[in-house]
Amino acid sequence: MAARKAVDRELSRKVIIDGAHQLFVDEGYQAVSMRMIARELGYSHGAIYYHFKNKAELFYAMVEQDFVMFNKELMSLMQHNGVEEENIKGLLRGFIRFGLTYPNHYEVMFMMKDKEIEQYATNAPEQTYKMFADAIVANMTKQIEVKRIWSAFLMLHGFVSHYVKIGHAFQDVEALTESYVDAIFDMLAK
Amino acid sequence: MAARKAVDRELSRKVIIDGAHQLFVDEGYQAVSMRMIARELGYSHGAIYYHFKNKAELFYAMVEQDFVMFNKELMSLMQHNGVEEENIKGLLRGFIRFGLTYPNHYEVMFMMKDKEIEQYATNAPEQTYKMFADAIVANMTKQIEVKRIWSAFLMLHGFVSHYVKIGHAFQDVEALTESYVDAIFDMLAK
DNA sequence: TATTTAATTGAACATCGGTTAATAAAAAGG
DNA sequence: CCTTTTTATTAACCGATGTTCAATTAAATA
Repeated sequence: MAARKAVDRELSRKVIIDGAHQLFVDEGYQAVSMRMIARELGYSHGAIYYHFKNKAELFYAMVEQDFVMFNKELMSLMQHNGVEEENIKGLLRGFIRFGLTYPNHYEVMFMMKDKEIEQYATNAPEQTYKMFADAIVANMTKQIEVKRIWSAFLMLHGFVSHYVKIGHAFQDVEALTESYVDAIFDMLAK
Repeated sequence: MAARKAVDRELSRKVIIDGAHQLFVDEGYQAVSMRMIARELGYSHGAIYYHFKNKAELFYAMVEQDFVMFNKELMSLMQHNGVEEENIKGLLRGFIRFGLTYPNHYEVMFMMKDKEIEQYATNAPEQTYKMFADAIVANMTKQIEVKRIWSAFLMLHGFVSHYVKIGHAFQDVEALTESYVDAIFDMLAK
């Protein structure tokens, strides 16, 4: 009644997540079905349930992986080897570049909202913000109010989320990014 | 085979839109069914189809109404009766207050994204931005780069969209709003 | 090679979706 | 009071959905 696939690449959580990513971001959580994901992968939908308990768990595992990736990126931007101003600006620019280079990741992490998924919402975003804040503090010689760092975060988020929504790539807005980053830096350094 | 409701208040496009609003924002476009909306209203789902061609048209009519409301609000913030600084700050504050007072409207207008709905995406957001930009220019004595106004818009959007997403009301963030508005003003006036 | 284990399939289940159309009640007009 | 028009109900159509599970086979193990 059934047949197993001649396996050139075995299905795994990672393979499923990668295949599902684009779909989830293009169509939204509700609009993507397990059958669609399976079709995308060239497997039957039943196979996914061998690797994930259900759709929500798959989605959440994907989000978690995105946060790991983003946090790594932030880490790599933390080196303070140059002038204070350039370090901070590099960090701000890096945030924007990441968001627009991986718009689907960013959307899933910071923009998507779905009742069915809310239960899975953890402290992942806050943890990422903490890293961001620490990186700012580490690169800043003079003391800075927490409020300002948080404002910088909100400003970056406004920039990235808007251009993610309308589907612009980083190079489309590179020029504007520069002046935007300058403005945020001025606010921080004021 | 059927029975008609003892009518104390007849169904209308407006009544349907109002009833559907909360649902759409709480659950998202896909997760809300015509049957749910009808149940919410105390009518049968078929009745909605008398007033709207289909689900997408209902949704779009709702969004349109939200933009009209928002634009009116912006208009009312355009009076320049005081000091330049207070006028501008009042405008910025007004944007945030509106967004957080009507988070579901804001979400539908500026945050929601759904493939099935994209076709309906008109120039409504741009029109709203134009009004915002005009209001800034009208209240500013000295000339100002377009880039800066746009940046202010993105900053406001970052603030509002974040707090809309996590469900905070305006009074929850009133204190932070003040310093955020100050920062944006400084950027504009610099 | 024989056997066990891990992975995949596809049917089945129960539910729900948008939309249409036939039907009936209420309201309006005469 | 009768007729017409407007508005609401309900069943029906047809397809899709998440999830479970017995059957099945490829790969790993012994």
